[in-house]
Formats: sequence, structure tokens, C-alpha cells
Amino acid sequence: MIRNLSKLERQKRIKEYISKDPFLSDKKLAELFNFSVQTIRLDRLEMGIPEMRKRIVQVAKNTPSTDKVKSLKKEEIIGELIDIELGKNGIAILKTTKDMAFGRTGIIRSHYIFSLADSLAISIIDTEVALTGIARLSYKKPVYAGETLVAKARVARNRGNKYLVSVHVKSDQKEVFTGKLVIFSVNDKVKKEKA
Amino acid sequence: MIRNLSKLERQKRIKEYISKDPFLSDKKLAELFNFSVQTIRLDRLEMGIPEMRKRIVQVAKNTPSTDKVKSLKKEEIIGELIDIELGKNGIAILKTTKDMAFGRTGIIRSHYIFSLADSLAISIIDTEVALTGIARLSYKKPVYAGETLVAKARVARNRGNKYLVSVHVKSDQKEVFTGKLVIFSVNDKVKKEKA
DNA sequence: TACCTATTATTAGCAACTATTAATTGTAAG
DNA sequence: CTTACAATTAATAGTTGCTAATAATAGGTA
Repeated sequence: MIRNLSKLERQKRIKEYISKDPFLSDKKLAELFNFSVQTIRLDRLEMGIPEMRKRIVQVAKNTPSTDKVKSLKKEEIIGELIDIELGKNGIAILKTTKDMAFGRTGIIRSHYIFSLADSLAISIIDTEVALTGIARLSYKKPVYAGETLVAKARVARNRGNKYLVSVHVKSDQKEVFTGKLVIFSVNDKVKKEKA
Repeated sequence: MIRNLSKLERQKRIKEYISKDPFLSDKKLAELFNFSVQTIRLDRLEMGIPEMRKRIVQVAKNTPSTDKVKSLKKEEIIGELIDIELGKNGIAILKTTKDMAFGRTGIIRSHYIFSLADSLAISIIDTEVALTGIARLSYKKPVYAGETLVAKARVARNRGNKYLVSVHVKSDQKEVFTGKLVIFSVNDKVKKEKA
């Protein structure tokens, strides 16, 4: 039984180590944990963790290529962009923490949710610069620190440089927020055409 | 079998291909250019281009870790509370900085302005816990990094635990944002319901 | 003809694996 | 105590995508 526990603990730690540093090879992990390379491999297989090279490829591919997201740099996005189809729709995830909440209740401050929705909405607009014009927000349910928010945005209408984007944010399948944002693309081409 | 590519041209193209897609192996490049793998390798060596694996690692390493959500600090958001009359009105000031702006244009991201308005609106409600329910936002003019925003909020209506707060944000006397927020004052009941 | 360049081939070796089989070790249960 | 079993380690063969070194080949030039 003692072995069972140590095995589980080791696997748990290996998982943590790898998630922190995907560049760790089995050899290095074996040295770190003072187990044989074979044991480490076995652990990885049991946990379904791919080999180092594939992990590195995953990390590299996860990099949003600059021409895929035009409006925002990676650093400017609140939350994590999961999927995006420029001009159509997109999904982003935000793991809420205590820092984002009211200390007394643990309820997430509304502007964090808006920030997630707003930056996602801007991300999906296929243009150089996008600005929010008008927004209607509706907070359905309080969100507590620790909950993971999934935001889905969709371009509902598009006339010229004016986009109507609807955003739905869910936590654990339940809708906690919806918003309709009117976003304007500010593109040099549009400006010239209009002028 | 006649290749219309000179050595220099081929190398130039290989460089382009790799810069576009760092995941190309020598084998794939050889197939693409209809040259032998050895020739491709020779070309890479001459141009000092590292092997595919090292290129992937490079891409992966300058990828900012995805779980590092850029969190907004409270101080940044709320601004400075200048004056407040609980249940009636309040004024807050926010000095905008480059961190709050789109790198390309220097325009302040909309959620910073909303955060100022939202937190001010919540502050003036005379209750333990206040939550935003519905909001209508209107961004009138872009705000540039460095400008100082003055937000004025006023309780327009109050029925029971429901408050309608209107917020006007000005930069240099000019209105840049207005918003109408419906805010609910709540007790610890909400927390208990959830738990 | 001898020389030169570009290209291609060949061979050995490496890192970091997968996949499989087998041996060893500890330990709990019959 | 012995057996059964899980965990661990070892050993072996094969893969990918390379490096490094050497050699062979084709084509053109002086």
C-alpha cells in the first residue's frame, strides 16, 4: 500500500513538473525523482502525457500566429483564447481567482467578466484596430472565485466597419453573463474608402 | 528533372518557407523543392538555419505561458476615489498609462474605462455587497494613454435593492464614455444560496 | 585532361523517444 | 513459508530527425 501511494504521488508530481516545464525529458525527470527512465515512461503512459518533443510542438503550435489575431497582441487578451474564426466566432476561457473577487463574498467583480467578453469580441474582428462603441451587458448569476468561465462570442451582424458581437459567458454550463457589443473596425482602408 | 532554380534562389526560398512554417523537416523540404535531403541540409548549414527541432523549441520558448492570465490590478482599475456621497453620487479619477492601451494605437482598452465606471458605481451604493446586473455602455471618443479620466456617477433611481446609476467619464472636459448601470444590493443570502 | 562546383549517396552516431518482453524486488495474503 | 502480484528496472529492437564526415557522380570550365 505504501508503494501505491508513493506511485500516485510521484505521478502527480511528474504531472505538475511537466505542466510547469514542458521541456523536461524523461531522463531529466528520472534524475529529479531518482527513479529509472523506464518508470518515468510508464508513468507518462499511464497518465497519457505525450513525450517531450510532442509537448514542445504543442506549446509552439499554441502560439497564436500574428496574422491570425490581428486586433490584439497575445498580452492584450484577458483570459485564454481557445478557438477563433476571424470574423465569425471565438471561444476564450478565464480561470477566476481571489484577486478578481470582492474579499468579503468571493464574488468576481463584474468588470473582469466584461473584460473577458470585450477582449474576445475585439479579437474576433478581422481588422487592424477594433474599438468598442456601445455595449449592453447583462449579469445573470454571481460568479465565485475559482470558477472557470467560458466565453463564446459570435458576430451577429456586420455592416461596413460596424460589427454587432454577442457574447455569452458560462460557468459550469450555466449562463452567468450575456452581452451585445457594437464594435467598430478602424482600418486605414475603410477610412480611405469613406473619405 | 531540370530545376529552374539556382542555388541562391533555392536557399532564399527555403529560408522563406522555414520562416513561414518552422515545423518543416528537411525531408519535407526536399520533397517540396524536389532536391535531395542532403542538399537541403547543406543549404541550411550554409545559411546557419538550425534543425527543425531546435526551431520548434525556439518558437515554444518565446511563447508566453498560457496560464499566465494578465490580471488587472485593483489599483489600476478603480482609479482614485475623489469624492463620495453614499447613495447619491461620487467622483473618481484614473490616470491612464501605456499598459492599459493597445500597443499599436495607444488607445485605452475599453474595459479599463468600464472598470472605472463600474467600480465607482458600486462604491456609491450604500450597502454591504453590490452587484452589477445590467449595463448599457457607450464609448463616445477614443482615449489615449496618458490622458486623465474623470468619472462622475449618480444614483438616478432606487427601488428596493435595485439602483440605476448613471456614469459619465470625461477626459479634458470632453465626454468619452457614458454608462447606465443597474446595480443590486445584496446580503449574504446570495452566498448561502450558492453554497 | 585536370579541376571545380553542385549535388547526391553512404555510413556512423546521437537524442529521445515507442513498444515489447523479461527479469528483479518487495510485500501481502493464502 | 511460499506463492501471487504489483512495481520497478532492464534489455532489445525500431523510429525520427537530425550531425558529421567521407565519398561518389555529373557537368562545366580553363
